[in-house]
Amino acid sequence: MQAAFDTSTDMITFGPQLSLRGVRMHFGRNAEIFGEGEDAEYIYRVVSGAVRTMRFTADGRRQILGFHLPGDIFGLEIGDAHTLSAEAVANCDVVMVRRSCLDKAASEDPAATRALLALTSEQLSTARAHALVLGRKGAGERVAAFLVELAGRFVSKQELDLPMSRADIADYLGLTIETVSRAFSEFEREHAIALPSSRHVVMRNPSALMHYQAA
Amino acid sequence: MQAAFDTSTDMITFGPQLSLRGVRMHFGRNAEIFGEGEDAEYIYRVVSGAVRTMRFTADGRRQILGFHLPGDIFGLEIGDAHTLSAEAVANCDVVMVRRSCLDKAASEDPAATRALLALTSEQLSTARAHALVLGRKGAGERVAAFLVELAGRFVSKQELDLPMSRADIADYLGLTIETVSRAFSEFEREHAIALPSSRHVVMRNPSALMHYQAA
DNA sequence: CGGGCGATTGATTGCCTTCAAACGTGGTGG
DNA sequence: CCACCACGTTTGAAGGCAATCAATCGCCCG
Repeated sequence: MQAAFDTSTDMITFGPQLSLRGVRMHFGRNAEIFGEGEDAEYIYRVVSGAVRTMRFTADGRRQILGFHLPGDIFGLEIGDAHTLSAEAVANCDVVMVRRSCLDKAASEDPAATRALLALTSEQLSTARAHALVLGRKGAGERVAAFLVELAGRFVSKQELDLPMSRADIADYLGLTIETVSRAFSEFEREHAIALPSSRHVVMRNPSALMHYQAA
Repeated sequence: MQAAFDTSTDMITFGPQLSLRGVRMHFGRNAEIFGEGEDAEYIYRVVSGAVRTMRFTADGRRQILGFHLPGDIFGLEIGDAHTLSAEAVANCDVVMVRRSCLDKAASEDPAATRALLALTSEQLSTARAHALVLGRKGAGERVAAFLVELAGRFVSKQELDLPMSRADIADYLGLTIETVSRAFSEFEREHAIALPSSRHVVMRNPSALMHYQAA
């Protein structure tokens, strides 16, 4: 999902050969960026903050499909409409590039299409890994897997500042707030992590967590 | 996932403009077609029978990621290695096309790459829909969703001949054999379906099932 | 007819959810 | 500057749903 090294410019980089200039925009905490079914007019890259993408059941239950951190691209669709919704987890800046602009680049440059294919393929692999977690792991294993996954995506892999709430984590892992909280508490009790505050996680014994996730 | 109307030739059709001739091969029930981590030398299309793709946890728990029916393409990878395993659910015939052959076609024809992108994107959407089921639905809802999904992919939408066992369904839905069996029995008791045999499902009241899945 | 495997059904267990209450922290207004 | 409120989080107790354990059934094939 990491698509660019430089997160400071208003560009989205899809590969070695394709960068598109976009418009930078700010979204406040919990603001909707786009909704499922809406016209997929733009694609997005996170500059700062964090974004969640999600789907809902008919009766309103929420499943978060992914968290998107600085550098990540989201909202890429092949069809006309968005197949999921996106909201700002925290205050964040994103760069938006028009679909028409991307489509034009892709039609002119085969390498651009290949880059989109690589990106989509990576997202597919991530989604499948998540399915394994949701389908076949217990609560503790899910939370451990979440921490290990997130630690691997942050620059500092020793300390994490979680941008998302327990509710977000729960809806990502198919659990409840309380169960997630209990898992955090247990990991702290067993000295796998430290929790100076509820959003700040110190990886005290990463191998214990790795063992816990049983992947 | 439906990629060709004609399932009788040894071709894989990726779009209106690209068809590649491959080799037809037979796999017996439960035979391995490829394993996770192996070199992704071929891509596959189901001609007859059914195939399951899956991943495993370190301690051997299995998650089935998808079932592939006649016409479906599976085993498509962008990287060098397979990121999942594939086995024959029942005796089946598949067509295999060399990756090198596909890569060559894609490098010559931009439309071919676009077709691969469309295919991957559709698989991604399917995987995300499945994540919603695994993360946020109860046992009955999962089984109902499975039946509705499968009915939509068969030619006859009124009667299904399930190629897969209860164990396969359970590992697809993140449940146990017993729970899947109980759900079938309950649907039958409520006249939503009939079960002349364990593998043969008659859709007696599809709208009841639709309602059950609460999507 | 007997064996074996998949499926069903029943009884019990256990994990996660639900319900409930208390805690802590950050923000706001007095 | 402090009191107070709101919200997110933690913790506890009880309940429910699916897993586990166990036995029987039915069917296909030898």
